[in-house]
Amino acid sequence: MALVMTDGTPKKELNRGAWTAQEDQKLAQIIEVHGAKRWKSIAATAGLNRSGKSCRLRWMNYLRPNIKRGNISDQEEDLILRLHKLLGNRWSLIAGRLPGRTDNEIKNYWNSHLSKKIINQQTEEKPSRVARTTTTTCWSKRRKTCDSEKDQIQVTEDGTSKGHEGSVNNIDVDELLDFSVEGPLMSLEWLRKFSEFKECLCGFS
DNA sequence: AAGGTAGGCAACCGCCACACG
DNA sequence: TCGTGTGGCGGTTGCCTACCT
Repeated sequence: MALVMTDGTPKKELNRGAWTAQEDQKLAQIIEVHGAKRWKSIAATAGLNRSGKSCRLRWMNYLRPNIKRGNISDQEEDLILRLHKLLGNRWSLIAGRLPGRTDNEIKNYWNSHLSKKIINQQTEEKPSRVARTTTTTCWSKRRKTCDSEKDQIQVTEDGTSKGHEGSVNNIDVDELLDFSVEGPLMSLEWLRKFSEFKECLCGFS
């Protein structure tokens, strides 16, 4: 039975599935003119019978300039492993530290390659060690909540926590977690700072 | 050569937060 | 203040391909 709108007109079925080269071209052209915003109107303007969400996803994961595809280097893999250990399944944050990589690609890479690696490693290690690696999952489940929580928690050097004024152990939290600027690959210095910060939050719970 | 299976990846789904009227 | 629309995110699905029997 065909779907109809409230005024009785038939509801147009949206295109689904793989994108064609023509659709890609149309989308890229429209974004070049209007910018990557208002995805619903982009879809309409381009004459693409796609949802705004679908257009956004295609652009972000495939058409965007400077996207690197495939061939994840050992350095990048190591970084993903480290960041996942720290951040959990916060793929967008992890991707933010890997220029040219998308959250979807990293997520897929994790699920198809790295998760197996981890499982193999864990089966060779003691169970207690396995448990320790899962402590960061609290960061991934409800990202917004966690993000706001990070602004509320301050841990002092004597181990007590109190209302937070933007720093933990002299670490500027906002700066530390600002992934808006694409920089070079994650520096060891950043990792060190983040580990310190995370220990403050998790070490006293 | 044909059928079955597993892996990889693109795309979709559902939920949540935020902006705006 | 509330309702609605939109964007962003992580989880999941399903298709395609390579490999195995």
